[in-house]
Amino acid sequence: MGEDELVALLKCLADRSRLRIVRALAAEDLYVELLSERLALAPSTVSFHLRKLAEARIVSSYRTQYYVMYALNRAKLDHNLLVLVSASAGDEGEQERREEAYRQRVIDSFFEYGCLTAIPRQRKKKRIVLEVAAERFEPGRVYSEREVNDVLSPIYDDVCTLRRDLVGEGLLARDARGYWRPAPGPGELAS
Amino acid sequence: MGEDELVALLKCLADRSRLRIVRALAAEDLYVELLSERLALAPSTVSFHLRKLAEARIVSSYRTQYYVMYALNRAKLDHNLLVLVSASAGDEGEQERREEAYRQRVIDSFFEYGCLTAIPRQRKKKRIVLEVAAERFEPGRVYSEREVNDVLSPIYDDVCTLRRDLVGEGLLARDARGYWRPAPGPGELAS
DNA sequence: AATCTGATTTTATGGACATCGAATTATATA
DNA sequence: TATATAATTCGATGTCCATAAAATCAGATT
Repeated sequence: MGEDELVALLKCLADRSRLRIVRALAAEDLYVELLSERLALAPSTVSFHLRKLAEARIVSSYRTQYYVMYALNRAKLDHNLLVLVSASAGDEGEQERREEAYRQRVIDSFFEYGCLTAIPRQRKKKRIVLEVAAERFEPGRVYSEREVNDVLSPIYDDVCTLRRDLVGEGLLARDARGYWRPAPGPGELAS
Repeated sequence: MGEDELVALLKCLADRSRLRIVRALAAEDLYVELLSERLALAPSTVSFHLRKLAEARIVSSYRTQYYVMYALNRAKLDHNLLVLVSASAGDEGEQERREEAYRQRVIDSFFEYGCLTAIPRQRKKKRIVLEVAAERFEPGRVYSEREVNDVLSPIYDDVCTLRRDLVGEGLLARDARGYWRPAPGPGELAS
């Protein structure tokens, strides 16, 4: 369902007078003058609201005798609101695209000619930058501390801080033999 | 559920930006700055909308690190919209009271000192007036045409028209023996 | 055809609200 | 405690919209 279409539907229902009209029509079909009396509104006002409700396909009209009867489109209404309740989903692709765009923007603003200009203070941005730095290491290979420094020094002056942050984020592992780049665990796939 | 409360809820959802916020929060909890980037809105604007959503109890917030995370109140949202879909009912008493008030107003405006001043052109009003006139006849008893005229003449000059209208509305029945007031059929209870 | 009545459209007006930038507040890190 | 940063509030602005009176339209009855 169209996003704007849903907004239009809700805008239509989000009015005291129109909601009262809908509720009245839920019980039985009615014509303008009667609605006008019941709701204590001018007939022109009721007509105005009915027009909007009709444009949103919430009500429809037919003539009988002197009057123009208005009826509720129950199916349409129920269906639309059900969609609203269970909507929420359906954005995964779009969301991933936006996430990637954001990631790229962060990278662009902290890297210059392949070099890191600063380490972001914000956790999320910092994480992204560190992930980029971590890609310099071959997965599986074990590096000595000296080798790690050689990899990092071309992209940032303060190699010590950068190396510590990488370890802190779990992007670089270490033990007695040296450093290596661990495979991303299942828990880290989401972020 | 309060009528105005429901209007407030719908008003809150009936906005493009807020709806996009809700949809984004449906996937995961987010903080203001991120929402601001994703929706291409100023942080103050996002904050403004989140405040409204929080007032309507659609979202709630908690702090983590630097950020204020916002989360969707799924239960509340689902429940409210379900109520909206299945609302419609619950007005019977109120409606009958209004219907009776309307009926009394019609009677007051067309009867003067127990006499009919005119027969309404509008179907609905005409029906009400004729129902009142029909009460002059005892149910079950058969009247001659002369007797019918005697009953009606005190309340309206044009007895012929009045009698014809009563028969036309089914409030007076006739055959070879004369006229009588029929018991209301099941189909006529509604109107 | 003339007229009565209900419905709609037009027009005017007052109020609500989304948006953003600037200033302020609150909180976490150093 | 000082500072950086995210969040909120404030003030201003332009747009949208609900409401109703008056004019017009439509349809049915006589």
